Amino acid sequence: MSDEQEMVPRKKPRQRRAQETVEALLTATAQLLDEEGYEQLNTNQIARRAGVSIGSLYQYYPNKEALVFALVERLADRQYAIVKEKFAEMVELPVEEVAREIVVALLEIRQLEPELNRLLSEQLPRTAQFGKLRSWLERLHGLVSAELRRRHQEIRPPAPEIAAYVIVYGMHGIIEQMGMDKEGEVDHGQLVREVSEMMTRYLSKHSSDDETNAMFG
Amino acid sequence: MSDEQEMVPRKKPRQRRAQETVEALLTATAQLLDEEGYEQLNTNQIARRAGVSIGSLYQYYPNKEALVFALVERLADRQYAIVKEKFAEMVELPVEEVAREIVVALLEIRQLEPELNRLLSEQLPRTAQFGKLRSWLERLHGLVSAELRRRHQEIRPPAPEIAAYVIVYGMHGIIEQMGMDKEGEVDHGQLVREVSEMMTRYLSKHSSDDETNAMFG
Amino acid sequence: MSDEQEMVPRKKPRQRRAQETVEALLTATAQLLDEEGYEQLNTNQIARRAGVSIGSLYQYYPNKEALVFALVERLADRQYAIVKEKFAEMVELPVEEVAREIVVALLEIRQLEPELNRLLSEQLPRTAQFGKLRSWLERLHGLVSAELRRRHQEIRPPAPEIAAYVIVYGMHGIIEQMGMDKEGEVDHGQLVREVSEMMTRYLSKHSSDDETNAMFG
Amino acid sequence: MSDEQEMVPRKKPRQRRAQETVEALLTATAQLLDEEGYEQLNTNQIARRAGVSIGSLYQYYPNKEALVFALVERLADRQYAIVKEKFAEMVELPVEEVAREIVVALLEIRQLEPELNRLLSEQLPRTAQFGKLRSWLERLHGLVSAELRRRHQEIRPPAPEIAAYVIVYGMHGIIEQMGMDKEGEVDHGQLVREVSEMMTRYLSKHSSDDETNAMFG
DNA sequence: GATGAATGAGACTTCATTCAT
DNA sequence: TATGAATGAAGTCTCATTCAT
Repeated sequence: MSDEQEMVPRKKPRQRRAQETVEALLTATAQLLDEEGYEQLNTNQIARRAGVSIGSLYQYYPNKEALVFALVERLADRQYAIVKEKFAEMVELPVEEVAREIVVALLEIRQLEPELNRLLSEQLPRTAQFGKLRSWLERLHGLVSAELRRRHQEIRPPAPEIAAYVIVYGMHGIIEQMGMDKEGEVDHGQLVREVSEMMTRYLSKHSSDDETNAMFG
Repeated sequence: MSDEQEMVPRKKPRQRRAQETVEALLTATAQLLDEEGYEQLNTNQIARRAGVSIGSLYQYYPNKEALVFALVERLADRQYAIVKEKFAEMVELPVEEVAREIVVALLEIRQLEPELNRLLSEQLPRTAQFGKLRSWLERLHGLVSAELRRRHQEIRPPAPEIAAYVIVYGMHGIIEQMGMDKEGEVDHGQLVREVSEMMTRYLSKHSSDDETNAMFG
Repeated sequence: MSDEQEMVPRKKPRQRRAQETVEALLTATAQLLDEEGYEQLNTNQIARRAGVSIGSLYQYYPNKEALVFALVERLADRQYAIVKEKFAEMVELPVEEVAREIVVALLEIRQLEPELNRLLSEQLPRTAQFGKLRSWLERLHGLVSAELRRRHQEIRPPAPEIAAYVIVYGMHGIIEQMGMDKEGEVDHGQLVREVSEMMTRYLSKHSSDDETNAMFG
Repeated sequence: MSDEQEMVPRKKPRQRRAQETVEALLTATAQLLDEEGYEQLNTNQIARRAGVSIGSLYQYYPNKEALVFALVERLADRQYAIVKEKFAEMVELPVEEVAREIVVALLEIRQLEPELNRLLSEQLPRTAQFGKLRSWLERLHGLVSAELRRRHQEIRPPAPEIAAYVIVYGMHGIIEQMGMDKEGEVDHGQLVREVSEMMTRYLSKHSSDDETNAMFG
């Protein structure tokens, strides 16, 4: 259908004015994605909203997917940069706090651009063409795997990739749902505490296994 | 944008022949949703694939959303019926096994129609119009809440709704990702064990909290 | 497009039940013509409204024009029958009263079924296929011509056909407009008096011509 | 059913090329309205006849009603402009001649574009959506009312609005019928004389009322 | 470069009509 | 005879994209 090639912007804007045009187009795309949904999105409308001629739009983006793709890519890159930095800061922390920190970090990141995040996760199909949206999770999964491997002596789970998988996608499921909830429907404070608790317990060497429990029985 | 009204089937098929037509249409819709994606889906194609005239399609469904909606609704209802039954069977089990059972049950349910599940979660926007897809999770949340409340003396988490939220949407995030993974990419056996472990630990009264740990320190 | 042949009902309803079906169809046609307009009218809808299956509709009428045509024909025939009778009663009246009587008669006839009249004159194209609607005016023109010829010695206009033309179509223009006016927009009582006045003066041998006036000058 | 909004042209043609496109579309609309009738009229055909793509048609008009509406509006505006000018010229004339002048003026105006006039009055429903077709008559009614009020001392009818109503709609009924008559069916010369006579007599202070006649009896 | 008029494939949808039951 | 499911031609309309100016 649409090759990766076709998602690539046509040319880099070099002049100031061109840069503004591109910004206007992406802003308009985000707005209309919100107002109309991905399916209703159309290039003529985007150009009009951006105050740009349709011809100019096609100077920079070969089709509407490319516009949305650019939006996704930018967000994923911004968020990954932040999470990477946070991880660097966690190096020294004890494992229990790492669990809490990951929870808090992911929530914070989501909150930096909650609307755009909501938008993209609500509206876009999770197909190959928007893989970047998933792939930032994959990169995150890599990061968490590495961190857990580095700390394998401090934690219980034997396989860091599996543990990271459970943590990253589990948390992502919860955070996505939180993003879709109506305001005040659930108590975010409590939720964050419980999610932290879950992650901490999951990583902890101390166990709730039947066998282990037997030890304390 | 799209009223609930517009999602409602136009008329119930009364005669045998009509019932067959409707089945053919839904089957074709599922197939094409898979092959083409939601956006490319179109009513002409659905009718052709179903071996039915375009006019007949419109006798029963006012637009393509309604067809997809019917697919979603049916799946959600089937899955909820199963999960409800499973819950009835869990009444007598100890809480540790309940955690495992929930994990296993959700995975099994997903595996009953893995393709349709993958399809719908990949292709459909998570907008109000397909709320049923989310709402089966909401109904599940209700079920788990009730079960946790009933067992509140056996478990650690103080707020059953919050605990159910964390469990249901956390698991859902993991299962969705599993559904999207390429075959063999991750070891499902290990994953199931780890997820069970996570849930069991989360519910268990025995703790890995700092304070509690301190008790054993 | 549609030959006269195609406007003819397919078969005469013989049994009581069939007669009721036909009535229901025509009633539904009139209602929907009012609610939707001629262009939006459709046979499936008519059948549904009439509480009759679409198959039955086609038993009696070959297409939707035929239904509307039947409506027009019935109205035209009913109205012509009345006007003819009125004319018979006018035979003895003096010409001034004849003018008034014609005015009053036409208004009364229109008032017998004002809604259906309004409907048909608003909604239908004045094309050959609905000629009956015009042709009842033509028949009326014939009637008035004859009456004026019979009385040519009592009246001023030299050519009865021309005079009848002016009277019939002039009055018709006024009455149609009255039918379209919103209630209370114009004073019908005054209007009727003035129209009568106009017709009486038009027919009267006494003149307002300059020359004639000069006679009284 | 159909909002006024939906009748409004979508965008004004700015470039020369666009102006030509719009002209071609309206010309084609008029031709096909004549050849096919309003009901059979369709946008594909209009575009093809205009030598323009269907997409271009929809750039300027949202649907076929809007095209026809534009035709109506233009004609109504052209005709009203003429009639207004004629009225300005009548200011000085004696009332008898005014009657004649109005008759002649309306006939002349109708004769400027007899085909388009016939077309529109034959084919279009007299519904709100084409109110302009009626509303030019309403504007004319206003004009005649004003003129009669200005001359109330010279004329017999006591209420200028009523008198104008009778004159305008009466004449319109006659003229419409004349427009539908086959060539040579009636003698237009005679008809014009008689209509003038009718209007002159109607407005004249000299009367044919019974009472008045009695004065001369 | 920028503009926006034009294009036309193709989607959506209706509805008159038939015909098997 | 009545029913109503099915048909599909044909109309409406959109929108990604091109290209002359």
